[in-house]
Amino acid sequence: MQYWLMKSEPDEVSIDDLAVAPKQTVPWFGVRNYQARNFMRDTMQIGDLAFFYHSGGAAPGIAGICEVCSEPYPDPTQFAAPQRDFPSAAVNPYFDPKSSPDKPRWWLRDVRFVNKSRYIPLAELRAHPELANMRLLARGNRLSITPVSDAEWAFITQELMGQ
DNA sequence: GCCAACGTTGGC
DNA sequence: GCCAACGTTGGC
Repeated sequence: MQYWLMKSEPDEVSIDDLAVAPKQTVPWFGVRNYQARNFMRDTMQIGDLAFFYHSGGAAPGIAGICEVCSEPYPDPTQFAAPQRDFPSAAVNPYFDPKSSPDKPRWWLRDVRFVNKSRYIPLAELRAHPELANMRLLARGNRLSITPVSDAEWAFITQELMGQ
């Protein structure tokens, strides 16, 4: 059992989108970083909980909690097959010409909505010494999926979310 | 829109 | 295997 923080551009998939998705579940598509892929493919387990983080925009921050709910499987957006969600490679930013269905590069899991929380901006997270070592806050961090320690999880859920 | 930081690519 | 060039991320 491991805790995580997963970044999403809310214009693409927000916590509210997740809450109204079929079965309140979405595939975590679009990860194109090997370290983040390895976390998702190799380290995550069904039942792991994650903070759902909204990146970009004026005030990025944690918007809620989701749960890992599937085994890893190939991210379909890497193939850009015409019968899938995207009509051509030209309009699919996730297409990877070096990937193929028999040797996929990019893997994902499904995540399920758990709850929406009070919005906790990045600036607020930075202000708490208890979170000083959080991977998200590390200088230069760009990973879209980062581990969260048990202590960090407890502090955020109990002290900041009041859960 | 800027730009710092980082990851990836590809020539050698 | 090195590393310069390039592309991307993401906060501001």
